[in-house]
Amino acid sequence: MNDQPKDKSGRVTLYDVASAAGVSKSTVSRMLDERLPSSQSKKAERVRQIADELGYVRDVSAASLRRGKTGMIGVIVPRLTDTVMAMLYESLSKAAVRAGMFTIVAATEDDPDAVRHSADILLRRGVDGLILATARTNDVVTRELANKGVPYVLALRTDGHSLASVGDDKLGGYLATRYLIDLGHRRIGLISGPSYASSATGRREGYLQAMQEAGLQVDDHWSVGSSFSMKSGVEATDKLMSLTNRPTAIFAVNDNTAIGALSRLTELGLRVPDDISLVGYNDVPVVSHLPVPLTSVRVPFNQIATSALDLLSEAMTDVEEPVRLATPTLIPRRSTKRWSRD
Amino acid sequence: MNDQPKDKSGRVTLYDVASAAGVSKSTVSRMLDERLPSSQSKKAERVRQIADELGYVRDVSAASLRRGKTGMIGVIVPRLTDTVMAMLYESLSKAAVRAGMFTIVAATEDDPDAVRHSADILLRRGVDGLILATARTNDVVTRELANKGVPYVLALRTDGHSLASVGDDKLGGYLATRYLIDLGHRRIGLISGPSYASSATGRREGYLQAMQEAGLQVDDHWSVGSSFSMKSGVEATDKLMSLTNRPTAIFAVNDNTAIGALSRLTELGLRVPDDISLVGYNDVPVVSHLPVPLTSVRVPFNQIATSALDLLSEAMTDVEEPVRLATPTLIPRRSTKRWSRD
DNA sequence: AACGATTGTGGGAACGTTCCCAAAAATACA
DNA sequence: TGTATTTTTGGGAACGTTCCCACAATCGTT
Repeated sequence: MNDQPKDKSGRVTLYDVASAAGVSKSTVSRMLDERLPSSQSKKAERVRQIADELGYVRDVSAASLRRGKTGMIGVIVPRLTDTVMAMLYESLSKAAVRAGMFTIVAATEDDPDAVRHSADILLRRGVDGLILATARTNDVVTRELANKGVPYVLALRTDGHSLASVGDDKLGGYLATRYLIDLGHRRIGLISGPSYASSATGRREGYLQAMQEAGLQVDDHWSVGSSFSMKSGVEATDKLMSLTNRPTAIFAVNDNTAIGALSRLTELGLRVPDDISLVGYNDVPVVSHLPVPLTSVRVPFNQIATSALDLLSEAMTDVEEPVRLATPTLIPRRSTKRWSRD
Repeated sequence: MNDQPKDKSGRVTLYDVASAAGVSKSTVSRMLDERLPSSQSKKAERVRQIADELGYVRDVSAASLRRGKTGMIGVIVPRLTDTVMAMLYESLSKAAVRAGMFTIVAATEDDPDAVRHSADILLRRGVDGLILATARTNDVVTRELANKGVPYVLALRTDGHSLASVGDDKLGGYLATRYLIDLGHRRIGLISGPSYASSATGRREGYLQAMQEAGLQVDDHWSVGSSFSMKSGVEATDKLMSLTNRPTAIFAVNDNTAIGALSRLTELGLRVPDDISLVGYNDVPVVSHLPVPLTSVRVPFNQIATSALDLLSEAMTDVEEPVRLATPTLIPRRSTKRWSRD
């Protein structure tokens, strides 16, 4: 009945389960295959129970070797110490586990060339596909991946042509700006983030649209570039505050720069929100616990993660549909206040 | 000369390299084995070059299956959105890659029972060993792992009996407290963190030692418990500030609670550092960018990570030596100031 | 009761490595 | 130069699965 039962080391294999259950290894394999609709038959139940009792766990290396896929998905982020990226990765990780997969992550340390290297490391580890949170407009790495036939999806940022799961940054930027306008602000500064990140440029578009829609002129000097770092938030704030016609509110395109801005504003003796209002983006946990809790735009990372995985599995089966948008929401806190002077 | 060359799908295998080089697959395998001291012989060089040209990459599933190990190390953390854990994980990840290994991570969402589950998931994925940053005193999970024969090491926190790579928390606590004492503070409050975490209790010991050494009486009310969260920092601060004999300085056992404290203090109209000094622990990036940059104790995560991996490889080869300590340093910033009143 | 159609089963061949072992080649030594 | 010794080589058998395929068992249907 059973094949060649083994008893070498401690490992419990299919053979052990098979001989204990009095069936063949093939049958056991089939009955434990999580991909097939699990048969409810008596025998199947029994086999599963026996496998359980013996403490059988599938050897993923063997399974992967045979199946030709590992069930692992590689995720590339600029850095995990950026809370935004940590949130995204946690969401991706949970979503993947829910889908019976597993994520592994590599950080590029913000070096755009490191993306290629990270992708390589992950691919060598046998991932079935990649999720990149490092996309830049006109990125070449994505082309290379496509050429190699590697399934991939972008998250949070898009490059304009790849599959991507992102937040509706334009809407978010609009919401933030519109909120400030509704509070009576007319001169609204923008810390606009790096031009290579679609998230930043999208939020900027939203800002511009809101301003325009309200018939407010946008002074070129009100929009100052930055990286995504806190330090650059400090610098951007300095620029904005040295203008002759200072803004009465600042929309920072991410929380890090907003934190830097808050820090610098305080240092300059300006009170937030009395002297100036401030809005961030992403709603990372810390902003609600700052001395002045920041108004921020919350991004549905879980949804973005789920969509990214959906897209990725579509990418692996060729049913592609370009971009998915997730809707952000504004969380008002104490850093914003009605403006009635001027 | 060569074995049975294959040409099925796109994959380049040992056979392909072997036949291209005119040697056997065994020879190629040997010459590409990264564990052996790589032979410098003509033939070896040539084989490596050919492998390179053909774009050969080892199939990790097959290699793992045969070798009986995957080269993967599982890391379990409470959560990655806690920047401290993100820093630790980044360090671990880099150190692992440097050592030719790879880390995969699972988060327990702060649920102590989830550790078992996370360990399970990682072990099913075939990790060779585990690094836990979730240890609690008298933890049972570690016993279970030991019984199962799973090599593991604790990081950042210890449970008293397992191998562990941690910072010298007592020293860190001492440094922080001593610094405040040297600034003239006499009534120093402690936000002491959860009692289950050795990191917290170690820092508390350091605090007590410094106080005692300076001949300062420690009022029981000056030491208030907390979790590691920002919210609990707010609550702890409330308790401290409602005392009749308020402390003039607070040492918070981690940055999160210190951030909560700063927030609450500001809200109460108390100026840091003029009315009260504040010291945090871990020196996460954000604390240097707060409206009042926090004095904090910096922990050498890279060193802790390297030691953890060392210990783990020792654990796998039975040359054990219990605990490694890494030395922290105090980073003075604007949240602390000389106290001359009273 | 006999028939084709459906479903379930087990043997065996992969998957791509590594590792053991016997044999061949290179080296050392007298 | 011949023998003893070391080093290098290639064939073949694992590692634990999955998957193909032929066959057996079950099920309806007439």
